[in-house]
Amino acid sequence: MYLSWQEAIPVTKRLTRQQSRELTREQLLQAAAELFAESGVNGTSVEQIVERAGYTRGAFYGNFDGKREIVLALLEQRTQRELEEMQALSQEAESFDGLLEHLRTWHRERDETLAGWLALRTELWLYGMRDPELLPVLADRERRSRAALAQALEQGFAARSVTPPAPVEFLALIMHSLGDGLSIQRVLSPEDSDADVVVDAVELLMRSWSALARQAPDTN
Amino acid sequence: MYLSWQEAIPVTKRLTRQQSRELTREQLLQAAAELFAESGVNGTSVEQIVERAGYTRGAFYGNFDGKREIVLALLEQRTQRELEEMQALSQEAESFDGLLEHLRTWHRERDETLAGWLALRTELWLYGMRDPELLPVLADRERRSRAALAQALEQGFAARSVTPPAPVEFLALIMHSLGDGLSIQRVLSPEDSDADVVVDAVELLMRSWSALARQAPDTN
DNA sequence: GACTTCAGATACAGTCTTGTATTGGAATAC
DNA sequence: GTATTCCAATACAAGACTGTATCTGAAGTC
Repeated sequence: MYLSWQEAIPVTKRLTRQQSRELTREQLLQAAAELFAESGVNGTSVEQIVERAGYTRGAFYGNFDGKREIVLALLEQRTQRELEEMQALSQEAESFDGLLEHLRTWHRERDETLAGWLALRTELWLYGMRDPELLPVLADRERRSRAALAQALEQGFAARSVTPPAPVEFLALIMHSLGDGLSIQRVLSPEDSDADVVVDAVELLMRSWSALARQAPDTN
Repeated sequence: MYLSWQEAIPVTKRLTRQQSRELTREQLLQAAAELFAESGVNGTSVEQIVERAGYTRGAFYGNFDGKREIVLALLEQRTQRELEEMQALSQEAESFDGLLEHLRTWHRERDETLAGWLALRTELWLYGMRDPELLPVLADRERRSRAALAQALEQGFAARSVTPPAPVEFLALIMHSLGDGLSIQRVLSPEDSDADVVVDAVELLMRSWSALARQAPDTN
């Protein structure tokens, strides 16, 4: 406990008010993200959040109206990041190989922190699912992700001159869902798979669909 | 709110002690399951559980040592049911068609309650994932499910005289994960799919894998 | 450099939650 | 029918959590 965030983040003394406020907000969000992953949204108190971030409750209520607000902000932040990642993927991937390579890198980089990452994602999912106002936001995020993936698939098939065996939107839905599901399984029993399991699975699907398309191009 | 469980469950007066205790326990578990799905494990108090079940806190602490205990019991109960379902599936499914038909029935029956069912499942998953003692239990459940599914696939391929394009365990892992992932997507945006989406996806996979196996039986 | 503003700390009142200790009453034993 | 057992209700004490109201000191303004 000797190394607190103060050592890790070079805090230039004499911050402007705005800088200070933004820094506080950011650190609160970061602390909340960690704690939500560790103990869940409902299992985390405001007190715990500010304690980990190195503040007191005053700082929290000055920046957020309550726990719901910080969850909202976190959801927005993570949604933004996720969409950017998805767009990066769909842009880079002009071929199946490019797409696979991108995926491989992504999963290998995140494998260490997969459990925490997935826990936070799941917590936000559950929270959003129960909030009538948030559900459409979440649904929209997934829809955009799938759309980006569908576009990538479209390009990939075109590059290989293969007619997809089903609408690319459906294929994207499958692939997207598979990523979630496999991550869950991987967190539960890491010894039953490796970091590349998602890539391997996706690759198998690609090959299978290509085979099916060649075998019966008019059957879908 | 006029119809409480008392109307639904015919309570024969003059219960034996054991019967009474079992009934209480069962009703507490049922109430907990509903509330956990609605508000999460950490978002549910013991008070709320006993209130919904129609008791007071005394009944709870007479049957469970605390919230962790009832979560444990619930996890065990649900695990048991799930394994039975999975075994039923792997027994019935002597062919792909049988397996698909079974799946179709299952998903259509549960579609109405999918959100609640998945929420509870996810809550238990998160809870178990964070408890070092429970994680292996959950992992074991998934492993058994996948094993049953793998067996069904094995039979299915054999019946068609097709060599699977990859180890059936891997195919089962994919299929199992896909079920989870697609359910998540379906809960988020029901209008983007229908109750049969899992079956449709699985069917596509089956056809694809068969096509791949026929195309290059020696490539795996 | 004095004044103002505002980010964050501190203090506090109120509510919710938990777990235990005790009690009442119905089932069981004889 | 009386005594005993034990399931569930009730009462209570202690602690956690929330949100607000107030205070302090550093940043911003002139």
